[in-house]
Amino acid sequence: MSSAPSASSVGRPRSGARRLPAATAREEILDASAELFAQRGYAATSTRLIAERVGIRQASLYYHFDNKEQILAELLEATVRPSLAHAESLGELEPAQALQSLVRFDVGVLLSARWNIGILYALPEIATEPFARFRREREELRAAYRRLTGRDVTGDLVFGLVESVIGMRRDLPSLPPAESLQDTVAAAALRII
Amino acid sequence: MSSAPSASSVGRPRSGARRLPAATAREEILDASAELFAQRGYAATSTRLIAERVGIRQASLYYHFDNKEQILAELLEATVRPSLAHAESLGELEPAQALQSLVRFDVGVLLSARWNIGILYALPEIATEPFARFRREREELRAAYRRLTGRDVTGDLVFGLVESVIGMRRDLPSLPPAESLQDTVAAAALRII
DNA sequence: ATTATCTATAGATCTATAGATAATGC
DNA sequence: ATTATCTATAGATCTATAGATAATGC
Repeated sequence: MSSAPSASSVGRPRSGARRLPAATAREEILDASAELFAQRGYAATSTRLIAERVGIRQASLYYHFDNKEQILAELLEATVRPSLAHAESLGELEPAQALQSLVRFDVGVLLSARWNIGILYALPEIATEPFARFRREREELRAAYRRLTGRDVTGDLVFGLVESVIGMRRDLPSLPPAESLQDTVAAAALRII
Repeated sequence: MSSAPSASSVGRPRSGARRLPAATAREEILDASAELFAQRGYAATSTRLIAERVGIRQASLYYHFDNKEQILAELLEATVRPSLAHAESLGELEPAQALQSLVRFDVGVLLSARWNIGILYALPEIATEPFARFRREREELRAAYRRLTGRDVTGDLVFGLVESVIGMRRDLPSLPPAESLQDTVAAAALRII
């Protein structure tokens, strides 16, 4: 039996308290980075600030990640992959059913993340090389929307409609319950096609 | 008669060539900044790089702007204002007509800008104080969409649908002609409501 | 012995200010 | 005299590396 990841007890003790006592150091770093990158942007978030939130020294980050870009790349890929996997599991259903399922799933992912991580998709830094794999995976997800809607532009509009919940989560003081918003966006998507 | 702004001939000559020979230095700085902020992000764009693109020295930027934030604030406000003004001119029309007009106008603004300046709307840096006025104006535009669609969430979805052309312009190798995309998005908006 | 931290720091930035200078305009 | 640039630089970062150290595990 593999046990759940948890705080290591080996190694020199930290200067500060743990951020997520149940998690590994790596997970704590990803969590703090997600919060900060989404709030202030990638370039505007220093490795020193990430470390401070985790409760370790800045240099200690580099025991877990090769560089700052690797942290963002891991966050991005972990966020797009569940929706992509869901899209690839939809072969059996008829298009309208499949589209409804994908929209509901994707909106659910974007709304339920601990931080509004979808904001990272729009960070301009993502155009650079270290994020090429994420970009490819995200384009695969877009391609799934296109297949399910028939026409390319319609697929792109539905893709945009789904991702509009990222902006709503960022800008609105309160949102409807996730279930309700999943239904509303799926219904709107079906009307567009 | 006030003449069009143009390159001043007073003052010490520049080290480099002009970026936009017909424009004022201020406009050249805004143009270069728009391109760079949209491509690489705000924090990741140094004042040195902006100046290099304009053909002046880094310190010379500060003759025209108090600081880097002011450059971004001016770009943001200049972009949202035309759509906001258009929204406020729609009082006479019935809602469906007005919504169609606003969507077409807004999509037109986003597509016709020399740089894909709508990307700036999603920069996380915008959450800070120097951009409060822009945020207020953008929320007024959102409020117009809400009025024209009746239900708040529907307004937010149409708002998101319109802004999805920003992502399309960024991520797709080619887009339909602006006229066609304006029609498509307006039609999709009318279907959603 | 291995692990996960720590301290210290090199070297490369970055923004903004001070003050000099090279034009034009009066 | 005014304008719009220039050079030089202060002071504050920032990322990543080197090497020491304080735990646990064997």
